[in-house]
Amino acid sequence: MRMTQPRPTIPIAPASNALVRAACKACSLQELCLPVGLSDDEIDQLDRIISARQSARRGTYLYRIGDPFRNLYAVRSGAFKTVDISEDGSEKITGFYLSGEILGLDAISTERQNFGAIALEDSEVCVVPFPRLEELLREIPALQHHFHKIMSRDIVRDQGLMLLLAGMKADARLSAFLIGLAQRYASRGYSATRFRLRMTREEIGSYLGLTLETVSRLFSRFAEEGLIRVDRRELEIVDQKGLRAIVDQRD
Amino acid sequence: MRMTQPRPTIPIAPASNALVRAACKACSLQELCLPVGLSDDEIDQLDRIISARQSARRGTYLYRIGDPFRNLYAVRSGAFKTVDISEDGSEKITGFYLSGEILGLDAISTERQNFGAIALEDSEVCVVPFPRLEELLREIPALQHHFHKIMSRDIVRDQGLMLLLAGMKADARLSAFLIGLAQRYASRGYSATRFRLRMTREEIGSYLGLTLETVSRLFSRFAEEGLIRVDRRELEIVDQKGLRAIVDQRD
DNA sequence: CGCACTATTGAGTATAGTCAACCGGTGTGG
DNA sequence: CCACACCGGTTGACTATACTCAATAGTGCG
Repeated sequence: MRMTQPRPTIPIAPASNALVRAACKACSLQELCLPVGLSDDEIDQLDRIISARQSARRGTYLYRIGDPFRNLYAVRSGAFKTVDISEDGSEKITGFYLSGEILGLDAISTERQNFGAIALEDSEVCVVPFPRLEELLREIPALQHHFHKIMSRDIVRDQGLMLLLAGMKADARLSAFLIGLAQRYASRGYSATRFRLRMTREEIGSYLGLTLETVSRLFSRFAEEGLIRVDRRELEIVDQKGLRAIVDQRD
Repeated sequence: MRMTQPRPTIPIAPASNALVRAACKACSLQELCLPVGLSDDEIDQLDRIISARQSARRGTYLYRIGDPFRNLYAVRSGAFKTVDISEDGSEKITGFYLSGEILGLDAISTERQNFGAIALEDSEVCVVPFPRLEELLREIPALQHHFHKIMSRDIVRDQGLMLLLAGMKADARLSAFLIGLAQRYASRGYSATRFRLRMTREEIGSYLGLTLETVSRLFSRFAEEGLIRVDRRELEIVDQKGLRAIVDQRD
């Protein structure tokens, strides 16, 4: 059950000491973030409105449910979860956010945060004041269209998860989750087959509508079947086709 | 099990014979649709880009999976479902859309339709060419912000459904679904306690991640418990508090 | 009038949840 | 520095919820 070659944590993004003002131009996340296909001049304009970077230590809130909505947050390094807290205090996880992804889009409609955002590890975000972003979108059509695509992508992603939750069995859910994570790491330039889970079994279960015991049993079963190797949070995908087959088997 | 006073179908929106050019200004759905808080002049501008209305007969596609994305569609009258078709031909429902709601937002990111849209009854939509809408959003800040809110609202709605699917038992899912429908009808000026379901038990089940038998049994149980009255597609909510209690009981 | 579709209900079953015991790190305080 | 407690994870035994398969019936459309 132990991995042959346990690995140290893979850093999500190299730390940068560049000035805040040069944020976007110097950022390795350009392709994932807002400034896709912009001219140097346009990126400068965007840089000018990004007021600050902000860091959040592991386990702390970036924002809480009910906070007034003012900014979007682009994850620069680290990872976050968004959580819904019910009256009795139990929390349900609505999403995981990796570097290059945008937090806070849901709050535009309600003008308050609908969920809390908690750092899964020490993290850093770029703060994007939304009213100023809207101004800029009116001036730069390419940025406007890209922003609409980012919001739309969120809708697609959520609907994909709805299909997963509504139609798939536990093993297919977890399998799809792992494949999705692998893709996200790959698109950030990291290994698509070996990575460190940023979240607990309980958090995965909460996100996928399963109990932590079911998640744990499935990890064990997948490992037995030779689909993955897993040691605590270190995960290696051995047989991606096999995982896909589990997702596709619409039973 | 039979309703005391079965009712004829309630029309979703009064038919209008106004010219296409006067669409938004004359439309009863203004509050739900795009033109919130605009001046007469701005509404005129919006009217000018809405190229046409289009009708879809019950059971026919408004668009299909894979169609190139060009337009958004505002439901003017009637109702739609959006469906994901798997290789084996089975369909999963990702959403229901009533009058005043916008179809096609998910396709902005992929530039193709991710799901098919099928009319649940004879329906009519306003066709909104997206590139022209983006132009207009750059000119009218109030419209721009409202459009962002509409996209954001979709994200919130989807995340709410994710929470429902991930965390709730069958009875809580159906209960939440009925309450949500009631609210949507109410916001359109129709009764919040009596309405006609536009969809089959199977379609409700597909949307909620349940089988049609489970949905049917729950309707029967809710009726026995005095929470609702139901006769085929005619539904009356008798005890809304009771329904809410089922949703809130986080078991 | 009859067929197809939608819905209801019952019986048996499988999947995932619950409760519980246990293990191995990690971190803290005596 | 060691002991202990705590957290995250694994595994087992039992159970409940919702699914599957099946029979039946009511509606509506051609």
